[in-house]
Amino acid sequence: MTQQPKPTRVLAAETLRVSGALLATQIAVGRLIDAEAVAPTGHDPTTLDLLVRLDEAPGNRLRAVDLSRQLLMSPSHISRRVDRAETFGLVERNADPDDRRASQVILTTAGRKVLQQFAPRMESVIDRAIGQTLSDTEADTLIELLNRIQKAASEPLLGPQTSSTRTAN
Amino acid sequence: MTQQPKPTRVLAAETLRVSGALLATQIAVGRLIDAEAVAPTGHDPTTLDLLVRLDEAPGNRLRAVDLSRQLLMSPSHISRRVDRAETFGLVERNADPDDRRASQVILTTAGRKVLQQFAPRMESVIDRAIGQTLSDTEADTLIELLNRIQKAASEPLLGPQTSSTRTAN
DNA sequence: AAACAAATGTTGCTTACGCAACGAATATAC
DNA sequence: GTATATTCGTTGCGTAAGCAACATTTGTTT
Repeated sequence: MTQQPKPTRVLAAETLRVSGALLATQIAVGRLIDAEAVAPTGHDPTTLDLLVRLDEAPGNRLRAVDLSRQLLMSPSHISRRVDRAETFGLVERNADPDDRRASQVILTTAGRKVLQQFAPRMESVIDRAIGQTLSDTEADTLIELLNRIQKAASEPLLGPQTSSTRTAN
Repeated sequence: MTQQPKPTRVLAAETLRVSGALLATQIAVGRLIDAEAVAPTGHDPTTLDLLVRLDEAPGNRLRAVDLSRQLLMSPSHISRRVDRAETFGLVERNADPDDRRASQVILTTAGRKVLQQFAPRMESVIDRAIGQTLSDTEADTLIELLNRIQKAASEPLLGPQTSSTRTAN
């Protein structure tokens, strides 16, 4: 049972080079956003995320299920987050005229006010971390490379099924 | 209260271009890893993360506090994750000879076995999502751009302090 | 039309995680 | 050398988030 001090290394260090950088960058950017743009509003990151989606949506309203899909959160969680946002008066629930099951979530003027407080800070932070760090061409390159990875990672082996890709399961 | 249908857009769409791609890519890659490398082992992503760190560490052992810092998880959470991993026999706790407060977490042979099951799948998945998608030069470019962003995002405004960055709080 | 299937939103339950508080051990000040 | 502060790990507690189950409504078959 007692292992000899020979240190074994099962996973190659090389493997995580890109994905590690991806993760580290994501975490650093997320922290910056939370600290300097989200926190000053006094609301959760999740709530801001929700408001941003409503801001982007036509008519500033979305059904709960659409919020759920866009934010990659379970319907149950959305339900409770909307509860909370409603408590703060940031959103309202409204009956969907086309579907009596659904309820639209609508951005209120109070919600928009929070966004107006958030948006310039967000833009400033993003500008500092990305805009002033990368040239336009570099940003395009980065996005293109990321999109290629995302696409490759999203295809669940449905492609040509490259024969050697799938080891015994 | 009833807003006119004029859709307002507080946050510029342009702002989230890069960070949105970053997030989406991160999520896609994470899902792929979880589904095709982590899940087959029958253990949590967090547990695998822990085992990988021990795999990388000299002597395949780390103090709990080091695990905590490397995994960016609270000490309390680490304590419970180690509890669980110990239940499965994947790690052992050992008194640290140099510091009687600390306890080393050591990878067991059972833990290494799980890693040996995990590693080839991980490498295959990463190869498919990244290795076969990006040339070596592209990977280097990507990492360099990501590192620049990460660095810029990690510096907490210690620079010129641009005077208009901090509005009244 | 009637029966069945699927979608929508909510609630109960479980798990994941962080913060605060604590006891034990170590480092630092006086 | 004692007193104070800090570090390490654990436990109690609260919040975050997902899954399963459900009532209601909509869509689909026959």
